[in-house]
Amino acid sequence: MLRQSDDGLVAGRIVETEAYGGAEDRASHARAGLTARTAPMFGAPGHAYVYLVYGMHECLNVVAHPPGAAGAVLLRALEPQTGLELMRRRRARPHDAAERICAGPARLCQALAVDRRFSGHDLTVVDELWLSPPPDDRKLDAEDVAVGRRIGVGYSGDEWASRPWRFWLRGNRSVSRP
DNA sequence: ATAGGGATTCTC
DNA sequence: AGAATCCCTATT
Repeated sequence: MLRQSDDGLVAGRIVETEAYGGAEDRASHARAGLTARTAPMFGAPGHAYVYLVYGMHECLNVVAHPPGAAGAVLLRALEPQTGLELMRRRRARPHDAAERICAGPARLCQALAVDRRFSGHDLTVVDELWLSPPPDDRKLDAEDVAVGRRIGVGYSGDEWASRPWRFWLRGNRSVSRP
């Protein structure tokens, strides 16, 4: 994930994600159907869906779903790679260890200066915010990826809250909750 | 028009 | 453990 702004370039490797589905997924913002806020979740894959949560934190998703469906992948953590100083300056807690700067969906958005203006943004185009394989990209084995229940979605009931739709790199220090 | 509540983070 | 804090969504 890369972010270019007037202040400079920052980038990090995605190390933790969560999947959110369409109308059937009681934990997903798409459960209410297409609304102004969630419209990107029903749109073209590869675009961003950014929302405000708890009245103060932004979270970034990559829209991803089969044809005719809705859904997105929440980016929960990055391992910082480029622009550490700039990331730190943007964070509420500049004191954090480097590997913790983007350890959480809202922290990540702070460090990358991503807000709702990016909702609907095409992440496949190299401009202000885009996706690209990291320089040191290597194939992952299944055993490198840990799987578990999604975080913070207890309101959706056991069936949906317990779906194993959270994925993270096993042992990675930048994961929000290892 | 209004009320309930949240895909979190930070501090105590 | 508790607060911060705004806007979305559903209901009246």
